[in-house]
Amino acid sequence: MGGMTVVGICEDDPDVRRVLTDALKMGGHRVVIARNGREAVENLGRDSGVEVLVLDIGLPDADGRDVCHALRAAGQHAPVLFLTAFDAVHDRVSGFHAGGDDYVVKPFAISEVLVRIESLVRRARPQPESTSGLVLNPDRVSVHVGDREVTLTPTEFRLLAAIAVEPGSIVRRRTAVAAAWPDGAIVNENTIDSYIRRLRVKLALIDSPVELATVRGVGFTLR
Amino acid sequence: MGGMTVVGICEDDPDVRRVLTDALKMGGHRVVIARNGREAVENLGRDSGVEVLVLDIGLPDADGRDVCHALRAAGQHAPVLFLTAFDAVHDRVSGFHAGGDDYVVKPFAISEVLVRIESLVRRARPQPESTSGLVLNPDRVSVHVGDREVTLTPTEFRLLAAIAVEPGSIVRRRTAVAAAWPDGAIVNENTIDSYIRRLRVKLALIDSPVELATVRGVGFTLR
DNA sequence: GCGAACCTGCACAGCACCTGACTGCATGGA
DNA sequence: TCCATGCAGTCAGGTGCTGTGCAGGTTCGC
Repeated sequence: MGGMTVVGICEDDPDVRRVLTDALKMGGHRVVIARNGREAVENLGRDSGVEVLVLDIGLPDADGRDVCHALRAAGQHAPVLFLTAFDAVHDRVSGFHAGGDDYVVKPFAISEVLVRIESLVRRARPQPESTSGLVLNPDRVSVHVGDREVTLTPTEFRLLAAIAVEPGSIVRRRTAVAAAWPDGAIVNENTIDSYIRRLRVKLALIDSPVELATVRGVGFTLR
Repeated sequence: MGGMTVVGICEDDPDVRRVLTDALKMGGHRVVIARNGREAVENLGRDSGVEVLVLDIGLPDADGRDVCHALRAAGQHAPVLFLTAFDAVHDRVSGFHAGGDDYVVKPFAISEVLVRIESLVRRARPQPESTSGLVLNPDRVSVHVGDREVTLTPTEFRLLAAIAVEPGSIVRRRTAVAAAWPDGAIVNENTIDSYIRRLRVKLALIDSPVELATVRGVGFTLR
């Protein structure tokens, strides 16, 4: 709602930084600055309190989309506004593919950027399910804990997501199947067991602190 | 545990209806459909048998929240899961968290909706016995006292739940058997004794202050 | 002290689940 | 076009827990 928002900016051009910072402060927000990709990873990460990110695509040391990837991998799920140079509009698609939520083409009207930032904050989705260190990342179809990460297959991801919706409580077998195989597919009773096993192997690979446990006769749970 | 739940859906988009219905049926539930606000009031009311409601916020003829109000006014107290369009999320301030309800943003993952629905149902169901320090947790098929907890098997849980309905009062042997073995199964008279024993062992494991006592010739009780 | 009700420990069969490997299919690159 | 790769789903075989029943001991009421 109206209150102050913490905006993380990653932009190498001092002038653009200045304009953005001033405008945002005028609008009653706080700003955290990063001059390049390295600083972005350092200052704008998961626990930085940043609620929305503004990333320049054309950074000296990195592509803004890579920065986005890195931040996402580190558990930062704040919505992203990409700034792209006019002659790079075709990159727009890959920007979205990186998990970004909006883009603005340079040169931009500052008012437009402000409006979009606030719009992004408003529609920031409720935190993706993060479970005692286990973070599911839909953008990358992966799960990571700390700095270790494994990519999952789509089916693996749906299954784990279904079980992780409410850590600690048990998801019944039927429910898990219905959730992971949505289109009314009839799968062998045993199939889910295979996938559970695969998930366990992958979770072990990243030293997951949470265990994918079986509750015999009922279903599965995360603990 | 967990049997079938009757889910009422109010959604105008046929595709979304289809996806939800399929997934819910796969999950072992029954579904009652309403295509708009008018049908919702007609089909999903107090005596419809519906145990949980899924309401689209953006209906052609009405706001889903108004539908909710109308249903509530008509004595329908089932918990509600709202579906809201992505660009209308900021509307959620308008207080539908009120009744312990939930919401999901479109486009949604079916798995999330499924699990959330079942979670709502569980929470809404007769909140059992926190009396006497012993707490039964249907979510986890477990019982705990203080910070100590043991998980039970489904049969153990049903039996204990039957006896724990009202601590102090005596539950007849027959009654307990009927509750723990619902589908009229014929079990050896002695089988229940075995389960009582196991429950006693497990309760001792967590230093339960309440005792699972025998009332000779009548049944069992908690004290 | 006697019988019925109940407790206890154990044994066992079935089944839920685990495991590792395999097949078929789609995709993408050489 | 063909091959490599990876994903989805299946299968057969093994393992251990759960549910169940039995046999014998113990307690309670009379």
